[in-house]
Amino acid sequence: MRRSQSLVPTLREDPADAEALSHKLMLRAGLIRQLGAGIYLFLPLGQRVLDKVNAIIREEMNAIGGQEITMPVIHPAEIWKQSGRWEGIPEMFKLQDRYGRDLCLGMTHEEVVAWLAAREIRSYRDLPQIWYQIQTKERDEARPRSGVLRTREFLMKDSYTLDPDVAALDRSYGAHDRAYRRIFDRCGLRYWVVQSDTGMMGGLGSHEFMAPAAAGEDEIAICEGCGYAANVEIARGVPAPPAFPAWTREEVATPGARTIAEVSRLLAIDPRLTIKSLLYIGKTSGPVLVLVRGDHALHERKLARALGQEVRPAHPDEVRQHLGAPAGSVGPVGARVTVLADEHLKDGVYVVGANRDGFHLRGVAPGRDFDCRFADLHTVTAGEACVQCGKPLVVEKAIEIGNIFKLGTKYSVALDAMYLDESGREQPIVMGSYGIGPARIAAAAIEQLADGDGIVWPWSIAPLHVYIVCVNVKDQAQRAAAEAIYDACRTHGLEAMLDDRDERPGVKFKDADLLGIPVRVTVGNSLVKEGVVEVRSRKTRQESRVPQDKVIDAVHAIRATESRN
RNA sequence: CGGGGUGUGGCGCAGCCCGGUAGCGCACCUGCUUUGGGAGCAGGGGGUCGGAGGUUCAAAUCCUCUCACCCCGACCA
Repeated sequence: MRRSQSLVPTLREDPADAEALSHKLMLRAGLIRQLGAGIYLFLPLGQRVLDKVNAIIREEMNAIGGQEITMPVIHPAEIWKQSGRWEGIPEMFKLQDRYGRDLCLGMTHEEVVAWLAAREIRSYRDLPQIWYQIQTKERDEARPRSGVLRTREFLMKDSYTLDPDVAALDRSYGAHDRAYRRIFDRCGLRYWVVQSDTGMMGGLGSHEFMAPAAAGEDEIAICEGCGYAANVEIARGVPAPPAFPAWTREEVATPGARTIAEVSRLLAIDPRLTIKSLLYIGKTSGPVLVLVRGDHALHERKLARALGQEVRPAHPDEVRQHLGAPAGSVGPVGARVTVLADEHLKDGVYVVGANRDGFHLRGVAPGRDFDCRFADLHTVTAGEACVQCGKPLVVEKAIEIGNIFKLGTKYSVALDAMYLDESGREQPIVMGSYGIGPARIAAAAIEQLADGDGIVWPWSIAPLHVYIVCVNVKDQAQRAAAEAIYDACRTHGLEAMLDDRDERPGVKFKDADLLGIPVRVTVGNSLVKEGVVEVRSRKTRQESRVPQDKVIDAVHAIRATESRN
């Protein structure tokens, strides 16, 4: 590519509406432009990065027997009605054709896969199968954000496995796990494989691939001792217990104290000696009083999982109606609703709301002073002990770059995707589904590797390998040498950008740093005076001066030390 | 969906409180000089001030409605 003729619109300043580092840099480096909320164009260099990522994905998917196909973006409503997902997904874009027939834009493709399988898979001899595509998904996200990290239209590699039984599904799942690790390793990312919530959609198990980054939307808990890693949606930890005083049960006046902080300050006690009582309304069960330790936060998904239904916080008037006291003074003793407590409240004595405005009860022991069910409900915080080995947990923000999911037979049963087993019996196909977000890989790489001057691409997914700066394009000797190096790169399999613009050197150097292409070759004065050019690593910033005919060797040498493949 | 914020030339912003007919930096065009870390001088082009309505002699500025985008939360199959 010649810079003078390429669409690489770099920006000198941070765009006003970008917050995340990767968002700013992708805009500034001219990789993307925004058309609307969560709708992006990929410009030439951004496209090249996606191409690199997708090539790696294809290689590794093909290596485990994946077969690439392309499924439609427009789906007839019928298959979604059959699976039961036509209603109740607010993210689904729905539309009608000119005859008024209902259609939707594909946000995922389990239905289409099951439809295909229902028609083409008949015998156990046809199994297993791995089908995948790299294709556009459409989701009407409630809140698109952070540039390319959560968008309404995005590229996804989605694959689907078809197996005769759960044991075979486990093998397909394992193959994906290994392929994903190779993919993310090759893309130069630091990541964790974490246990994740299978959600309301059910399923037999799932894992997420999480790349730690400040812009990440998810939080993961990690044990550096034993390798335990889980999304905080399900992560368990053992909080350090406080020293319990020898309290006897009594009512204490706490005028005006509503929050845990106020109550513990008033009573001059450790907040860990209090219990936070929260009234929730279950979709089917009605009111439930939920208890967590005063210093803990309830994780609503954990609550929903424990109850097996969706929940919402009660309104203030509902709190008064069910408990006879305002929020801030409520507690489990004498409450006429179901009580669910965090499992770490089993032992000890606490201060709880008295269900009487301005009063709390001191010395209350869960199980003794009130009945309740125990479950893991609190959000893990950094420093809690690992449930497996006892070492302190670390909590990090992370970008979900991939997920693998054991679906089971939900879709095959719904869409009648059956096969005949060895004994001639009809059985539902056992499915799995697996996703990777190529743009998220690019953003995660930027987040993890960028420095103060811009992007630092790993070799494997860099849009180009070499950035050639011709310091003064009006100097014929420089110009000729730069062109010769540019040609040499091409003949030696190196992808190069020749910055042939008539700009000040500083402009070109700043741009080279911003773009993050692994090697910069500078053709300038030292060529004229000493016959050498400079070859510089973007990552290490180390520079060597080499004769013009040794440039390719020097580039390969840097690549050999910095690249994993 | 709840809360907060922002819309002024391609980009980043000032002007708005206190109404008087739009300005700065960068970018862009022309010329000259300059060429190793975002050059200098001179000249020049480009803006329905997000949109609609209203108040007023007069609206970027005040009022009402509306649209778009960003951030926090909820949601995220």
